[in-house]
Amino acid sequence: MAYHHGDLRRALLTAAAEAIVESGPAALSLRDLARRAGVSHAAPTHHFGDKKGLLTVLATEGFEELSAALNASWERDGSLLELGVSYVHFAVTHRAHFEVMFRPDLFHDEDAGLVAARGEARGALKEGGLSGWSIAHGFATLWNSGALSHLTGTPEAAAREVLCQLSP
Amino acid sequence: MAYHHGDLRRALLTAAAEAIVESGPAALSLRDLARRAGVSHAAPTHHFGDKKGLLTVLATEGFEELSAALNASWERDGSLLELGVSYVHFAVTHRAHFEVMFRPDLFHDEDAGLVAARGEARGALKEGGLSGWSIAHGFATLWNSGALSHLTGTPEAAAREVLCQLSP
DNA sequence: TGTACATCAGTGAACGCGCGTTCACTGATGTAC
DNA sequence: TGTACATCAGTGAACGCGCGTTCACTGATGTAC
Repeated sequence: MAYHHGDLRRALLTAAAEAIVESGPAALSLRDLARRAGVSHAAPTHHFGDKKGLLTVLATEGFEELSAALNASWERDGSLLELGVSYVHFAVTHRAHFEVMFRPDLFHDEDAGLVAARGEARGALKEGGLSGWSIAHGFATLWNSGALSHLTGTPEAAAREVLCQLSP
Repeated sequence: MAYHHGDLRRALLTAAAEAIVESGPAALSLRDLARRAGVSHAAPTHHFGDKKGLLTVLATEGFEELSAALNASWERDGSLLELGVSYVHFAVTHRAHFEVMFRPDLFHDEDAGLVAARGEARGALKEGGLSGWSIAHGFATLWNSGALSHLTGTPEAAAREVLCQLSP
């Protein structure tokens, strides 16, 4: 590997997502990410300043991807049910992002980019109303925490059965 | 203060709940709890073995109290709507317990007392079905994370409006 | 084409910190007689 | 009522560890001429 990594910033974000899925955001350390990226332990500071800086970027990218997924779903199907399924799909396929996004104590809450991305995601969510958000968010959270491990089948299919209980 | 604390075990659990509300379970340390209880830093080990041991007790007590609250609600009102409101009420008044209960990586997942208490809570929840659990859990989680800080009024009142959107 | 130089990315040693855990100890409490 | 003793709860010093952060540095890259 060359002296210059090439895309260390991206590599650190990927490593962070992996580490969070493995052991949760609590156990995350910059030194561990540096190890995973095969780089000296002082390198991450160069790109993110500190741990909260890194998690701010992770959360921001999460909100951006969520917005994109929800908007695409809405334009494709125009269905509140499918909007909820898309929300759950995002949550289970982006566990690390999803977990960090709703723990504002973990990142720089006032960061301009983050605030903008979060605002846009809220906009994309608005169609579903607070009830729709709650039921999709609750199902996704329960699924990710392992509380629904007795269910068989895909989370999306299970979510569809749950979400359709909401009054139209 | 005497050499013997009197009820250090209880005091440590209370301190843990406070510390978690302040800074989340990630930042929790046994040394900090000892400080809060006014006791030497080696004392907590005596009662809980390690950090996971303490959080196991916290989660177990959480499940027990949740069961009691849900059963009482169900017997009192026999209403699924009020069952959900009781769930939300528990979550917002026991933030630390609620947060730990759904993060099995934080405690001894196989502990017999915990497994029993969790099983009983599941039983008390069964009336509401997975949809009811999801919507109440989602609302409570969003509220506790600060995502709904724009709402006015009590969480219970807001929850009631959200929960009643579920088909009966 | 080649050389000089500025800029940037990553290094590695050093530091101080709070943590969990261990261990021999000591003070308090309760019980037997 | 008093004494002896076992048990239990908490102490405080010590240890090793991984962490974040700092800092002078060096290797790589790109640009000007």
